[in-house]
Amino acid sequence: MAQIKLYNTLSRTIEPFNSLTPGRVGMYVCGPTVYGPPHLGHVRGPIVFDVFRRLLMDQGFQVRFVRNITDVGHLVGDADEGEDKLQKQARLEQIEPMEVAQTYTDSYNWVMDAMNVMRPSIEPKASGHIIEQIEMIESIIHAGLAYESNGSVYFDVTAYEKEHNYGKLSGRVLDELIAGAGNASRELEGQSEKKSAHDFALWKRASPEHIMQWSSPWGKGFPGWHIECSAMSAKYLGSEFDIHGGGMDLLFPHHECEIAQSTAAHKHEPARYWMHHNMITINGQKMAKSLNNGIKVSELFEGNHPLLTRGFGPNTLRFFVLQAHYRSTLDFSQEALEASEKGLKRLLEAFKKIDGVVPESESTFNTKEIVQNIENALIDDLNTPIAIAQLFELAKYINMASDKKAKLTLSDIDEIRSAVARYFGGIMGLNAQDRSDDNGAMNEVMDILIQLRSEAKQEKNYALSDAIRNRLKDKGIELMDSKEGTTWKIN
RNA sequence: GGUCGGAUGGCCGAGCGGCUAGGCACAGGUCUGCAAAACCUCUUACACCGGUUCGAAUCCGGUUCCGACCUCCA
Repeated sequence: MAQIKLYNTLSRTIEPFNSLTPGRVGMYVCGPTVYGPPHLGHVRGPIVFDVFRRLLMDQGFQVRFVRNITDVGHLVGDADEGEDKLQKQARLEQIEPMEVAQTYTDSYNWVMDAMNVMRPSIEPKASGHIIEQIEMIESIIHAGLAYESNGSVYFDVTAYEKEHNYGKLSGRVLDELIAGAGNASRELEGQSEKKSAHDFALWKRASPEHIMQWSSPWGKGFPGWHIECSAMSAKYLGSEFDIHGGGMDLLFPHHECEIAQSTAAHKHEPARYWMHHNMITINGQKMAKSLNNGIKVSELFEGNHPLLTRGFGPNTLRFFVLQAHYRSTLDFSQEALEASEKGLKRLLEAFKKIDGVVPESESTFNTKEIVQNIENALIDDLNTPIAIAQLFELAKYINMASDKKAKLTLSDIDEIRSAVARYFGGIMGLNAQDRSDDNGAMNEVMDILIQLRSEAKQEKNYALSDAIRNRLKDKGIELMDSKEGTTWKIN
């Protein structure tokens, strides 16, 4: 077992990773708030943490991987006021909030499956852990670090700050938080209930029309956003566990609040390592629902978006994500996706040729060194781009040997074959026999057929044009004419 | 306004004191009936200005841009 190194946001340095219990790792990752279809931004974290999980497993750890589903507590709009996100969506769609949650949990998991992201060991829902959250709030109150106000409960940041450091994860200083706020809106409604503007809600009193509400010692209400992760991680991983992951945008306030809550309730911090991945950007800006620049995953798969002329498959998307280091921003564009797709194809083509390589008595290359480089890169703070570069090196060896321009011994061939299985397929979770990403070729084929048919139509050869349409329809592909041209879909 | 981070060749992206990744694109070549694929070549790009050093894309100081967070976000 090699020594894994990991950047810990808490220390802002790369540290050797050692688990609390030898051979076992507990990992908690913040999952989605299920009030809308998954977009590209939802995709990076799960892939990154999936690869890290697989790395840990590869290194012999037994991993309990918990990723939550937030189906209550996330509010629309500013600060602690506003409508629950799920409730709002339910109102818009005229269905039950839990129906909204179920719909988007399903679509999220469908995307995860498509991208070959392993399902979590446990996938707890916030709404299923109201009791645990209430209990945790009670212990925070008991510790004197939270107070009730008008049926709501708030975390007392000022009191907490006396013995602890609120801001240790995000590097924030409380005084600056108060002074800062270039946004005046946080001084608006609901603030009067709080002792201090930066106190955050643990429990919110529900107004009568609020559908999602539960009984509590403080009356009818619902939990605040941050408390769910603290309560659920403690329940399934213990009050102290190894790794907590999430996006950098959750660093503050979400993760900072988690540390404060857990420390208040358990007298020690929850996680030893905090792992944060960076954002996917588009034209240099974060992709976010609120910025209205998001691309839905389904739009990416289908190519159904103004920025895309065609679709890209899940294996390509996964490869695209892994070609950048997880702590760097990754800029999205069709051009970048195309580059990834072609690179991936090159790798796949080469790997297919392994079995055809005739072994020689000596090798031109130092295969062992390259393979070792892959592992070294992965255990060094999950440097997937370096690992992929080394895979390309291996692909080159295969191609050259296949062309009789270089030699590989039998043991080197075996070495490459097992490296592909272990690193490319196993840890990075990429599909080596990929058939799903043929959309590009399919699109081109369809373009040709559509073109031929349109020529036939212009020559008034309707027998031929109809034959094309009908025979495609028999195969489940439907052509649709409009004045903008002909589009197609697979039924 | 505060805090933190970033600026790398046409594009995407590693590297973070000397050995100058990788992919894609472009161009030339080998191979080939023609293509395609594959292979080879495409011989140093690191925002700007100073400094430290035998040596800096990498360290320090300054400048200019850009971004994230400070409000829900993956």
